Amino acid sequence: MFNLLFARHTGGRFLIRVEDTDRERSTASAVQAIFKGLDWLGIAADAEPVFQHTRANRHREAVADLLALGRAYRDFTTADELEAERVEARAEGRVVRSAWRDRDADQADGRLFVVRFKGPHEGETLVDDLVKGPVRFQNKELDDLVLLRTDGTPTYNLAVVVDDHDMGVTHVIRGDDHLNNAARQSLIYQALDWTVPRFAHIPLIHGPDGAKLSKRHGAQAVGEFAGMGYLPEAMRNYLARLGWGHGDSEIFTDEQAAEWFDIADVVKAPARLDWAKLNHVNQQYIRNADDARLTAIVTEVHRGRGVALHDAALPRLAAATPLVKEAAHTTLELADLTLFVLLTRPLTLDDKTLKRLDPETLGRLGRLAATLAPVKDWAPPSLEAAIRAFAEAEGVGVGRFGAALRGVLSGGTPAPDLASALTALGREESLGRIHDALSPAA
RNA sequence: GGUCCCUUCGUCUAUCGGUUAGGACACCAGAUUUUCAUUCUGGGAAGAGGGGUUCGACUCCCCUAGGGACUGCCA
Repeated sequence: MFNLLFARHTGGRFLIRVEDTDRERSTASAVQAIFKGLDWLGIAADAEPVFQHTRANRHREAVADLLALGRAYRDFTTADELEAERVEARAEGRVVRSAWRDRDADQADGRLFVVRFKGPHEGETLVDDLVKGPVRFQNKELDDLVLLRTDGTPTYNLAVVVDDHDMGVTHVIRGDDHLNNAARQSLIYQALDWTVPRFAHIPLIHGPDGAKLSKRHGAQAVGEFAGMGYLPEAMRNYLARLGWGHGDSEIFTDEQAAEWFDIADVVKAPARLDWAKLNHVNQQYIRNADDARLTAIVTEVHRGRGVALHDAALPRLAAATPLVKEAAHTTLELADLTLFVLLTRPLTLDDKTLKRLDPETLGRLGRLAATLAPVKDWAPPSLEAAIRAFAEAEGVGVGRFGAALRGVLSGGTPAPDLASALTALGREESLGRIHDALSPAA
């Protein structure tokens, strides 16, 4: 239904055009979804959709020209006749031919007709593709495609040619499922004596299993990546590496990609989407992302999940995010890793933690709390040192009470290392949670 | 059936006639470690098959196999 064309302007900018010959307006919402997805990706700033049906008059003008040139003809073939011809053509291993191609159109007598392009039967058509290289088609293998339907509306293959010509499109870059159409479209350009644009047919992206990426629209899927916890810049980087490479470069900026990119370097074979690698790339970007931005994203995720966000907890969220972000592959995971700071006292402890809280450990945690309370600089380095010193003073390893302390602080939800967890929670909340465990409310 | 496209580690890719075929993700092993994760070190892993061309082919040509697209009054 849609075809996204990326055409390079002389100014070096891209014009993104959504084609739609469908007369139903319901498609508008789908177009919206596409642009929303592109906007999220950050690549559709000055794009504008063009609806083909609004240009139907211009398309019909072009057909009138072709008719006058003798490069198109009226075809009165009925549906039954067409079907019979299809069966016969397939059996004979040839292309469908219309009986009206060389007949005099005046025999019309009011019957319905379509207008077909009159393609040459001799010679070959060369599509010098920027990605696939020179591809030759024997003209006799190309059937006469319909230009205008019985109701007078233009078809896709006519509309793209006319619109692209009128808009001065120089490069047509699209999925390689259109490679066959390129030959037919080239013929139309030539018949109208228009300049044929450069074509570049890039391979489609397949799913992890090698099959095509589901029926959903690509852009709609792009929107879903946001909800799955991926950063747009990470998506851009990962997507750029699918079907294209620049030496050993894996992580690079938009500027570098723009500088390095050459359509000639695009790989010919379809690539599969690999979630594991996407996660890795996303992790790298999360790691380097601005903390305030990540905190805002994580806050939204929690809110979306219905997690209670108390005013007192928000600063803790901001403190926790930078401390755990290196371990997160997605912002969803980042939310999981920060959940512990949002829990409200007294925490409901998990069974594992409960089991660890024997009298000995309880006593030790009490002494630890007393040790930590006066720590001056409530930050990872000094807290780390304090915990170590405490373990040494107790004559045991951190392992003897570490797991229990974590459980008491997080209630069993994922939490970072002890010093980071304490830092994120803050002095008051940390000590409070420990004391809650020491003297559980009845 | 016909036309066209594609084929390097499991995956994404580098190589553009001469390399021990490189990197990344994943995987395995080890180290670190208070959980998970992170981090560090090491390891296994590829030119679909067969013919050519050439002093020499992953690179060029042909064939076969496999995968895909098109074959609509869909786009």
